[in-house]
Amino acid sequence: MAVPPPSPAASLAPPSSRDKILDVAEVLFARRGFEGVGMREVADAAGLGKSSLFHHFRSKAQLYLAVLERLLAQIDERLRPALAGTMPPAERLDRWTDALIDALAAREPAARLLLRGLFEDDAFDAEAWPEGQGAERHIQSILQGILDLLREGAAAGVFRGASGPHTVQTLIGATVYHFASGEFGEGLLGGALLSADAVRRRKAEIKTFLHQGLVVAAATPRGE
Amino acid sequence: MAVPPPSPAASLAPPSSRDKILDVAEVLFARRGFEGVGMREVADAAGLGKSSLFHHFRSKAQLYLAVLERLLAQIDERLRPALAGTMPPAERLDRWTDALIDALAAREPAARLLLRGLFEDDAFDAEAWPEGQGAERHIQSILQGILDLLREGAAAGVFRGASGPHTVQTLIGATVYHFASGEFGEGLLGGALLSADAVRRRKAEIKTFLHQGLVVAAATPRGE
DNA sequence: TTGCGGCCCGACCGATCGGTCGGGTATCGT
DNA sequence: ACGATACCCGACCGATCGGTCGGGCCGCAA
Repeated sequence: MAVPPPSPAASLAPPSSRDKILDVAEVLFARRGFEGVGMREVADAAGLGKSSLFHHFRSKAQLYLAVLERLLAQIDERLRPALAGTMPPAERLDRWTDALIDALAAREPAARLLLRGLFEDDAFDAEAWPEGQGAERHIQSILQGILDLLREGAAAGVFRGASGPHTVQTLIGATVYHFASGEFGEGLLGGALLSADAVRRRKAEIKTFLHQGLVVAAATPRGE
Repeated sequence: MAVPPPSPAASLAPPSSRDKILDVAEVLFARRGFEGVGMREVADAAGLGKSSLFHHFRSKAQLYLAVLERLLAQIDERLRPALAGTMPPAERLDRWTDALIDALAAREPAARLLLRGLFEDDAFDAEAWPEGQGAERHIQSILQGILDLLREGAAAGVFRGASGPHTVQTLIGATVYHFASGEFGEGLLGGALLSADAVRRRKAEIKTFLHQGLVVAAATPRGE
């Protein structure tokens, strides 16, 4: 918050200390959760003294929320264009799913951080943490987008009448959970989760499921 | 471990201290994770002194693993009968899904605990924790059961040729994640996750998705 | 040259962490 | 009556926790 210049040459300069802290904290929080990571550890990983962290972030909780908000902002940014356009809803849903998976696979800690953030909401989402409202806003924006798309598809008759929220839950489970499943998922799949190959496979599996389970096939108007 | 008598009158007597500890620890670990819960807190909730916990469990990690193993054993026990029998694979899959959801909904901390356990495996599954192999065994048993069923159904031509592991991941995401999603899921669904009504709805949603997305419909042999 | 603010640090604080220790009590078999 | 054992406790230990404090270094404005 309150970055003096909006970082005009963002991709050229070496990352600022603040960004470096966010980067290492993201990895650590994803790996061991909010309670499992100490500020000392973050500082060491960032190559700073512990006191310096408190110059950039007022508290550990605020650092955590900043990490979460940055990630959610990036995901929201990636997802929004997939929803726009005049393509039929089924095609936009495909693009949205691809974009979500790409966003989750782009940085390794992403999925795990999101899922952990879900669990720790009890401790943060109270009004006692106004800093967390930025993250909350991005979540609402993402949900609003996909819910609107599902509703539009259902109204047009190209999606089955499945409950929107339930479909979203299934979608999250099939994507976020999958890429957060770590060693368990790798053991089950028999290989890395984030390799280009594995990501492509996952996209295909999910979209097949979606086409059969949600989209009303044009050739078979059979409806239960 | 090493319970003197195997608790012959299990359902009559008030819960032993050991079980009481497991009960409260399950709730606390589910709510705030391994690192977020202190032994002091567990002891207070169980109505014991902190030292007494170490009489029943050698360390905090062992208590955590005992909680996890007890839960996994119960789930495995519930799931196994659903796989047995001579019914067609599609019907057994339905029963398995129902049993899994019932098991997750039976106790509120179950789903969250499982998902958290997944994340914390890095810290435990090393051979440095032989106490955790009991939990690992149950996981393997559960996975083996559902994977065999999926393979059998695919071989018989009644399931589409979706990857077994990927289908399992989708199944876990659609069930475990859903019931672990806490306040987020309740906000999205607009009500409690664990009410009898919500559980029934979730079962129906998932099975519909499964029937359309996985099972080859008898009336529409259309296979794209 | 003199300030001043951004950035960083080592030293320190009270609190809490997991875990140990010695001892107390109640119940058992002998 | 006598250990032995199970169970429980308060007091305590060293380590680490999040966070504060005072000050040092550097680049810029006056």
